[in-house]
Amino acid sequence: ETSYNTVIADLGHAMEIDLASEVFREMGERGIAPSVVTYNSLLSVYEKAGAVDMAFNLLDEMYASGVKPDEISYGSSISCCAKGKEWEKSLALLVRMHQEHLQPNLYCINAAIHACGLAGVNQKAEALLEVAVKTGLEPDLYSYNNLAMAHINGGDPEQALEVLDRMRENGIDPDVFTYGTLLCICEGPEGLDRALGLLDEMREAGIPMNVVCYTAAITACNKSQRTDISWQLWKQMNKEGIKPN
RNA sequence: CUAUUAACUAAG
Repeated sequence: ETSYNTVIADLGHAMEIDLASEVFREMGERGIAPSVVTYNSLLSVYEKAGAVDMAFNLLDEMYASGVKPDEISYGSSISCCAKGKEWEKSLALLVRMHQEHLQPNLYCINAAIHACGLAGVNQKAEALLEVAVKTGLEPDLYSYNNLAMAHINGGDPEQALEVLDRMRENGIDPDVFTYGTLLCICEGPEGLDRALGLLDEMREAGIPMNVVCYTAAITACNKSQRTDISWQLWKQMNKEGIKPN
C-alpha cells in the first residue's frame, strides 16, 4: 500500500493526472484498501490540476468508504479550489471541516487565503486571517504573502504594501516571495519608484534577489517605458550571477 | 509513504 501511495504522489508531481488515477483504480482492483494517505495523495494530484469536481467527489467517496478525511485531505482540496479559481468552494470546505469537528490548520487557512487572493476578494482574505488568529494560529509567511496578493488583485496596492508593516509587527520577516509579489504592483511612473524602493529594502534586509524578482522589476520598468532602467537591472542581474530563464 | 505563496510566456 505504501508503494502505491508514493507512486500516486510522485505522478502528481510529474503532473501525470490520468496515470495517477489509473494507478489508484488498479490498486482497488487488486484488493488493496486505500488509506487516508492514499486518498490524500490522489487529492494532491487533483489539487495540482485544479480539478475541483474530482476532489469533491473523492472526499465524498472517503466518507462513503469509512475513511475519515483529515486536515491534509481538506488542505489539499482547498488548495485545489484555489487552482481551480473557485474561492467560494474553498470557504465552503472550511465550513464543512467545522461541521466535521475538524480544526482547520494553517495549511487550510493559507490555501483559502490564496484562493481568495487569486480572485481578488481581499475582504474575505482579511477575514480568514482573523479566523486564524482567533483560533490560536500564528499567521506565517504564506498567510501574509497570500494576503498581499489578495490586495493586489483586489485593486488596493496601498493595502498590499501595508502588509509589509503588519507582518513585521507580528514578528514575520518579509522574504523574497513577499517582495516578488509586491513588485508586481508597480505600474506607471510612481510605481517605478516604489519598485526601486522595494529593491533597496531587499538589499538592506539582506534578502537575495532571484530571477523572479528581477523579471518583475524589469516588467515594472517596461510598463513605465523606462527601458533604460530595465537595461540597468538586466546588467545588474548578470553581474550577480543570476541566470535569465 | 500525503497537502499551502510571487515574475515572464499562450489565450483573451
